[in-house]
Amino acid sequence: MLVKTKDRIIEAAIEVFNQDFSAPLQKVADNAKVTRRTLHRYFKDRDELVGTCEREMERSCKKAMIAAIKSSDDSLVQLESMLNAGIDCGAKYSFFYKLHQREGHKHSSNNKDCADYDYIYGSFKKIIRDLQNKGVVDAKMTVEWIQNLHAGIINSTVNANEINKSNARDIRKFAWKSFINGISA
Amino acid sequence: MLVKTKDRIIEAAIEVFNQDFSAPLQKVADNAKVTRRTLHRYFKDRDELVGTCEREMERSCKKAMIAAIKSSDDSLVQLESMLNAGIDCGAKYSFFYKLHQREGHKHSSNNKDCADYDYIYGSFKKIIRDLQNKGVVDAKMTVEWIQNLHAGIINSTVNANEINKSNARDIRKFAWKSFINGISA
DNA sequence: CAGAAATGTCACATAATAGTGACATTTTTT
DNA sequence: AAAAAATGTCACTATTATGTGACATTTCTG
Repeated sequence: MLVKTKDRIIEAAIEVFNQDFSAPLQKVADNAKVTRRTLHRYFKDRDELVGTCEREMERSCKKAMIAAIKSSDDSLVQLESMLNAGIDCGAKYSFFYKLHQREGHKHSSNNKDCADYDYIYGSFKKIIRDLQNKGVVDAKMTVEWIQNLHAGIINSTVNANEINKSNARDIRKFAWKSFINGISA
Repeated sequence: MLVKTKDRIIEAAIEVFNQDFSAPLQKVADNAKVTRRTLHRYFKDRDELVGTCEREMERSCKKAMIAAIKSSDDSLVQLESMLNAGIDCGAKYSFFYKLHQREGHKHSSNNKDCADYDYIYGSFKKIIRDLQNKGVVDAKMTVEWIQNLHAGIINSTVNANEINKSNARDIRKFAWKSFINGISA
């Protein structure tokens, strides 16, 4: 058992649901190389699976992002680390971001998960503001746009990697260059 | 009848399917402000609706992109127009691009639609190469990455507009600035 | 306003997906 | 190798989504 079945199902589900949220569970099962019956042994129903995926994304993206934030005191380094963290999380991050942007998602800081999200994007805001004050980042751009671009570039990178895995390192360099130049003053 | 029902359904379907490809038709109907019964009067079944959406995206994105390409002889102007065209097409463009990237999609130039797609991205390549030769665009970046970034930024812009419709003009300016600076030499 | 066209309402049939129980088979652990 | 745990197979029910017919209601059109 190289990877625990339950975890494999969660990974598969995140991948599938990221592409097609209402996809049948059979697709998830296929993707995880288990039968639908086994899937249901680990997850009572669809809601439980989706919920677990959400928590896993929260946990893992939050962890990666917080590590990135704490990796340095230099906001520029922090920003690059946050981009890389998003890329490393791959589909997880895309889905994570999508979920928190979703119309139906009632965002409240009471919710523990949303509080984490708020912490991360609070830090992001602070970093951007700092870089704007230092004249590194264009002060005319809104933090909202930059945040959106950040997620968009992560998404582009994940897509690019899915298509062409060979030069993942180059793509990562391009991503950072495009991002930082794209928002520079 | 400000907008023809059939067109409204198509627009609604593109919006919904772009977000959630396997979403129930009820969602599309709701989004189009019609009943499911009416939807089925215009479209025999789901496949016919999806097919119509695809053709509509091809038609409309192709039209907008080709107009953008022909809008000028200056490659920089062409590139900006192509970005704007993508933004104007909104969800249509996101879905259009996604479909042509999809794993299952067997891309062949024999297919009329794919030929159009090839024409557009052939032109895109030419524009980028030209700008690289002129020293405007970073020659070390691959056209594939730039194309990917182009689609990603359009997507970010469409998302940003969905959340905050007020300052669409600003967002558009940000998008172009981020894109061109992001790939500049 | 009268007729026509479009849409809505409701009931229904069919198909796809979701979820579960019972038992066989495989894999892991001791 | 035996016991235990995990997974698969298959059959079945329940739920949800799809598609259609019949008829009422609304909206357009001359």
